[in-house]
Amino acid sequence: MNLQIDYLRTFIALAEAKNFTKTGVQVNLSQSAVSMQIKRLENEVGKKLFDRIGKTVKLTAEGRILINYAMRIVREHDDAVAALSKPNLEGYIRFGSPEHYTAGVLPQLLARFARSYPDVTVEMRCENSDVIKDYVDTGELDLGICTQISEGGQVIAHDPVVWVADPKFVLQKHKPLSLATFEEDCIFRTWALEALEKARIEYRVVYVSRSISGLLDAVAAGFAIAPIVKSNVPSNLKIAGIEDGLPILPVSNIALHKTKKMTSEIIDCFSEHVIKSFREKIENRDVGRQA
Amino acid sequence: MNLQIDYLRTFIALAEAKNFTKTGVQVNLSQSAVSMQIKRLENEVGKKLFDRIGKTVKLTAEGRILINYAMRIVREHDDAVAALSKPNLEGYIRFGSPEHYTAGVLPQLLARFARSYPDVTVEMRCENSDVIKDYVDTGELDLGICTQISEGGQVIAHDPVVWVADPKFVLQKHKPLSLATFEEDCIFRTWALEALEKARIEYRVVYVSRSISGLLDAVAAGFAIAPIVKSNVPSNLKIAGIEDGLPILPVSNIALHKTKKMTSEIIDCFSEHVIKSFREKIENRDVGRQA
DNA sequence: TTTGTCCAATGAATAGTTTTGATACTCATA
DNA sequence: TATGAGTATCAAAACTATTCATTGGACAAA
Repeated sequence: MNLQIDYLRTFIALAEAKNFTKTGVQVNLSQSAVSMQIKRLENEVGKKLFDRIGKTVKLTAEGRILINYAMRIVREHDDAVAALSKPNLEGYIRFGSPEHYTAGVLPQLLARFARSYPDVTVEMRCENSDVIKDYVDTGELDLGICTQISEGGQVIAHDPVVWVADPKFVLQKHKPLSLATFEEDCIFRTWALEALEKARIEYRVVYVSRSISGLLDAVAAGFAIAPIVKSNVPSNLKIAGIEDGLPILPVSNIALHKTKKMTSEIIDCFSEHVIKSFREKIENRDVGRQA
Repeated sequence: MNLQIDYLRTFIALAEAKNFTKTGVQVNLSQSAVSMQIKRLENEVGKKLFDRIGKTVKLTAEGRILINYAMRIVREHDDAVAALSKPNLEGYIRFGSPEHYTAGVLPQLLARFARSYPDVTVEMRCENSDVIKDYVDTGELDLGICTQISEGGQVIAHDPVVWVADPKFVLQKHKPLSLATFEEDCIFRTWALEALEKARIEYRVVYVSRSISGLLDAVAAGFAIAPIVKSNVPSNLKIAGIEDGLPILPVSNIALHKTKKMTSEIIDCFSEHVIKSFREKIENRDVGRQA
């Protein structure tokens, strides 16, 4: 059994358009060619991929299986083509980011970059925003992500800081709020404590962690709430807000800083890649979350 | 630019064999067909993929970019074919596992299963081994993973429990060893404490977490060591052993329990899938780790 | 330097595949 | 039941891929 990528593309287009003629226009084929390609795919697979019900068309169970794979295959193919049409670079880049911005995307981000640029070595450091900024300024890092506090750097995303809590969380008026936070030099912690003080909510920091997973762990265990960036809230925890009696926290502007000590195409490429990954991360932020 | 999967397959084969004639035998084509396919690929890409040096052949920089994508595309293709040749199932399965066995593989495991069986809904619970076993026995779960203590269940993997520590860890003779462990009902904790008592090493449990990420967090912060399964040791932490003055811990036999309340093809399929994923996890255990 | 061996590239013929435009058919609706 | 909007099917034409036989280049041994 041997499937062809261009047939899979037609297949995907048809599954979306649900109409052979329109699909033909979209993929630059005649209606009959679309019909033929789908027929050949179905022959190859040995199963119907679409139910033709009247004027419209609907994926069969097998069709639904195939389409997931088809979309991945086409995406990989297009990534490959994109990578091949870029010039090949080789070298070295030193990148840094606070862990709470890259959590959950870093492995994929690095793996995907490595596939496009197999001859570029990426060295990665996780540090707090201010440490990252210093390193970039002194040239110890080529590229760094940090929360934008002062001027400088390119803002690549806005991500609100929110209170993450156990779904059953209720603010208790009579006893201090239990907090889980990052370490003292983290700006989120400062923001959170200031907001609570301004709102005259008593609190106690009961858990300090250097990593997002540690905080989420504490929150999931139900013994604290934590201030984290919205895109890091997992779907099993809730975002607590004014309706729960908690103050609003600032939006963090995520900025990308490039070293001024040198310029290189590698640095530019990698920053493009980071920006793209961030956009995707933020786009997916609300997927799978209750309304 | 449009690449064909069968050409990519030839391309991969040639990159391995480094010889057109042998590649032809392997992929069931004549030598000239191989030559042609590679030529067509190179035309499509617009770049040489191989350097022909004397009798042998070597990937160019572009070739090295393409091969990563090619292997992924071919793998996806073959997965698709495999999925399509299985019967489509629909239904529901309730699966459980202690978090420390599925850590790091669960999202991929579930995503991959969902691609093959989009009409099966998987419900997942993370609990301790003994809770899982109870649930499977009472029929509250269809399938569960647990540490094998007593009889029953199919052993699907062996994974040694080890001490994970900060790379700079040194056992201090004069003060008690700081431990991070799972909660009290976890067998790993019991094993660890017993081993330490037997070795007459004083200890204090300074950190208790329900999740692996919490433990690793504490270990990475340098304030404790933890007993976890070897496949969960990240490459930035070290495994501490006898050479560090610590007792050896038992090997955990990871067993899969199927409910006896009912049988279903879905349960069998899902267990196959779990077994496959586990095998891969254990195989990759030592990749990227210092010798 | 010559010769033989091994291998890849090339060319022409052939076989096979894909697309097309025309046409027949199907279904839903007025 | 007539109509329109759509899909399937057909034969012919255009294109693509494979093969076998052959050429040509690189290397090693004489």
